[in-house]
Amino acid sequence: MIIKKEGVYLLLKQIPSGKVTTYKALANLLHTKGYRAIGQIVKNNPFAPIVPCHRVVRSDGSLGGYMGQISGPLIQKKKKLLLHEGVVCEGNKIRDFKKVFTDLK
DNA sequence: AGAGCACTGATCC
DNA sequence: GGATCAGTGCTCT
Repeated sequence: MIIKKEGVYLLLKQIPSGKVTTYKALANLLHTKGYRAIGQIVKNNPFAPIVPCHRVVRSDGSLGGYMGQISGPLIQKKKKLLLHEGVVCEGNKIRDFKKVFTDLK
């Protein structure tokens, strides 16, 4: 199965403020199991400022990574961004994950 | 061409 | 219940 990376960006741009999605959801929408590939696509996204890559998290509620760092100051910034948008985080995970989660369907 | 990765589900302990 | 294995597809070296 081939992931259409443009589809990933398209989906990401459709995430409303205050909502997040997961790699799994994206993979499901793209009909693929290459979850990690989506991580790579998002990480190396050529639309860094345009695509809200901080709204993509792991299916277990953890933040995943941000701009090449799976942990570090960038992650803290990601948390702050999400919090500013209404997504409450606790530690490296999202608190009301189900509430802020959207699969864009 | 080969290795790595912002993942996930299934096994193994 | 946590740790590890296997499958997956794109990007970088």
